[in-house]
Amino acid sequence: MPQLSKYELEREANIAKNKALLESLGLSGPTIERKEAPRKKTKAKAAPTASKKRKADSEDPSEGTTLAEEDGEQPPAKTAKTEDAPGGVRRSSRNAGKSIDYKKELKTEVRSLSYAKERTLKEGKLGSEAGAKRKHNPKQYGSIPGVEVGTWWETREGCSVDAIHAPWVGGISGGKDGAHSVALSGGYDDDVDLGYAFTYTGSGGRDLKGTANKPKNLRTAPQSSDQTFENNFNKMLKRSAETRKPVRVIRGYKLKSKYAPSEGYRYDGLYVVEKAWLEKGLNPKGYLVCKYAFKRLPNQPPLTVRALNGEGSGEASGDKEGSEGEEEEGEEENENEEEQKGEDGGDATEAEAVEA
DNA sequence: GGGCCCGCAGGG
DNA sequence: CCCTGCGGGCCC
Repeated sequence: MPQLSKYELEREANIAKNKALLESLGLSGPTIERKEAPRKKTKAKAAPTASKKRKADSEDPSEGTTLAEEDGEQPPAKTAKTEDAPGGVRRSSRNAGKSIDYKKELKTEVRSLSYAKERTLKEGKLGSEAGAKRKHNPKQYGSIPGVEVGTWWETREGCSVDAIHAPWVGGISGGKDGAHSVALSGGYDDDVDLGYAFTYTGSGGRDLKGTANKPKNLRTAPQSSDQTFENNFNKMLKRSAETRKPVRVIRGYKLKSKYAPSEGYRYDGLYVVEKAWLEKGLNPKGYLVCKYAFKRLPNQPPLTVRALNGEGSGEASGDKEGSEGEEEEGEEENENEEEQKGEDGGDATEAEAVEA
């Protein structure tokens, strides 16, 4: 049997502990879910790489239409932004002096974008695109008017535009009475995601020095000290546990969970922080991290379950069964969708029946 | 795939 | 103005 590295062993242990804690809190009920539309065979592995908008100088007026035709899918009304996005020039300087095959680039972009949009339209609403203007204040508790649970964006910037989660990078956003929103994006390997409940790790304790002679040029770095609840973000989440204000949650493609979208980011509705505690984190030195247990509020549209064809994340190689981890797709045909007890117009749930 | 650099929105 | 932070692009 392939040995588990020390890191893996610790990870398994941490996950087991966190899971047990969720259970002890009574957060182990059944999750109402629906399946993510299966990916089209082959085609674009296209993670969120679709966001490259380097059409700085070579404007191609045909893009908009190409997009619509590509897969015979009608783009949603609200997506026709892009055109003159004020930020469209971003990075243009970086591209200057470089030879780029725009034709090829454009084609790639159109492909992945259209695929993402097509899929999204069958699963949930498509959010605003990057570069658009924000219409609502992200600094408020609860849902954002007009943004349904299940809404999907290519990038974090999109989530920010729709006021679901303001920071482009940070995972936690909030105020005095607790967090407004959090992003689950796999930043910490020992977090547990059961869909209706999950554990989350706070921030801080990472020197952003990162590399070489460019100190602080990285946006994330390995844990290098204990996290504490003195950290403002961590404090906010702890406060959430007291006020029990609802927290908006988005799941990102990097999250290792069956509830993570295969691409981009998805708004999964409101959760409440049930508990906040400190524990030894998953890092070489065993630095402490702030942990939180979240529970999903009832009467919301069902969560979407990832339908990954192949591309199992390595490990799953036999043995070590008893350990949890992320359940790597067990079911095949179980479709327990349409069970939402929420009444507010049973929309957001006519997925399935796609087939490539 | 990993390394590095980048800009940006939030909060102090 | 300073700093941070579960991104993202681009290079190798």
